[in-house]
Amino acid sequence: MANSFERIYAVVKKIPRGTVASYGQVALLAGNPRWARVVGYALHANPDPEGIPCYRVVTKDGRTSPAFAFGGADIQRALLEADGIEFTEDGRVDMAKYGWTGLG
DNA sequence: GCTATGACAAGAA
DNA sequence: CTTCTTGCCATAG
Repeated sequence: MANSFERIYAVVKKIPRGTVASYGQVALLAGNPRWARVVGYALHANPDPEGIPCYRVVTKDGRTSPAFAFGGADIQRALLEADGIEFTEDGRVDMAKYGWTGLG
């Protein structure tokens, strides 16, 4: 059983609608702040795309991943906007407003 | 068990 | 700002 993945998935699934979390954030909430890469790997596997909103996970800059292959890089933005998240002219998300602290 | 790879993050030039 | 380098951990072959 993939303990790491299970934990990461659990965290990603807990991300509330209208908020986004960075890989490092998810990794930290998952239990290890060094899982940033593992988080990406876990999301890449994405065994349950319906329960795991991987599109709510962005880089530390609040930008979408450059290799987001969840149907298209533009898809992620559309999904986030659908959650009520705004994008800056730089194509980034305001982590100060939409950044999930994990507290709730 | 080791090597290679990666949807990251932080630092340096 | 772009590009390169290092650090970290787990998965796949």
